[in-house]
Amino acid sequence: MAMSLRAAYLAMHRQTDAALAGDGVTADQFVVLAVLAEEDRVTQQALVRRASSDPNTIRAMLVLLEARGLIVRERHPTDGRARSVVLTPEGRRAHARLWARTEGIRQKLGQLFRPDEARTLIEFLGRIAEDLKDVSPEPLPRNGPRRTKSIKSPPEGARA
Amino acid sequence: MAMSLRAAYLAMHRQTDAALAGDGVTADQFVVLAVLAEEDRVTQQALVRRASSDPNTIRAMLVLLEARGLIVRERHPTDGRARSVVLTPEGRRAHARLWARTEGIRQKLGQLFRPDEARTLIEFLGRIAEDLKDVSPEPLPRNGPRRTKSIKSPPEGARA
DNA sequence: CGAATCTCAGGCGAACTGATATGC
DNA sequence: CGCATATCAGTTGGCCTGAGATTC
Repeated sequence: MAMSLRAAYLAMHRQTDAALAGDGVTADQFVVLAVLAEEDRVTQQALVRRASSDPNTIRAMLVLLEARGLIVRERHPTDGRARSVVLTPEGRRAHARLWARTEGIRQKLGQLFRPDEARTLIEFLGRIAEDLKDVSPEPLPRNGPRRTKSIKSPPEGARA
Repeated sequence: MAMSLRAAYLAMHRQTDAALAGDGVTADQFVVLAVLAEEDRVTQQALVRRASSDPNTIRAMLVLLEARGLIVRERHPTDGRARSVVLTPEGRRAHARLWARTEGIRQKLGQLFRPDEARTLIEFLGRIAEDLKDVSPEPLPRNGPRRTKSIKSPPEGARA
């Protein structure tokens, strides 16, 4: 199952990257733009959740997108800590263009499933995402305070 | 659907990375080891297909794994162009250890679905992977030669 | 010859860790 | 104070493009 999920996701991701390559935008950046296009004005933390990413990665992508003038990051009106991210007019146009470019992929996906099948698939995927959401659990607790100690292995610098 | 697939895959990938972090092995490297563990002696190209990756990435990972003594790359007996990749005894032990570490994840996934649901999910994911396998097609515009003109963006060096 | 397999050089975005500043 | 949000510095592995060597 894990391998099937991997194959399906990577295939989709590559198709999307290929479709967007001409505009110099990656599939992951497109995800951010898509979230902004339908939410309009969200905090970076909200983007982290919606895009299944993390704060550092989101920030890096936003810096890139802001440098291109597709988004702006304003200070949040009521929470001084937060940033309010919003699409610029150009960013909105870019999203529309990119959305059109990926139309073929969405169409292909749509033709692969009947409406009820699509709902089932989404529901199944939702179960997985929901159940594996938190990374902390770890099957080794139950006998003392949190001790995520490393076993042995390399310099520990090994990326996650 | 695309976002659901993304969320599910990334959640699983992170869980796996976290579970294997202690051994300094990434989830993607584990995929390679897993393929080798059940195939034993395959060409790099076969690994590319089985791991849903590409030649350059597979090579880079194999170089890392070989430096750790987990695998060896021998010349293919009959095809001088190919390389025959095989697990070392230590690599096999490492795989067994890593497999045990990810047992919790597989168990979680297993409990989320009934047997028939699991089969359905795998079948659905298979459709997607199969249909989006080839990156070339491109939903060409039906009115003129391909003009993948970049909107403006970066030096075209933009990664795929 | 063309095609396939792999190697190598270069580059880049995504993601992680860890530390820090600021505001709730 | 602790907690949350975001920033910054540094590192890594994964993936890509493009070129080249070798062999079928």
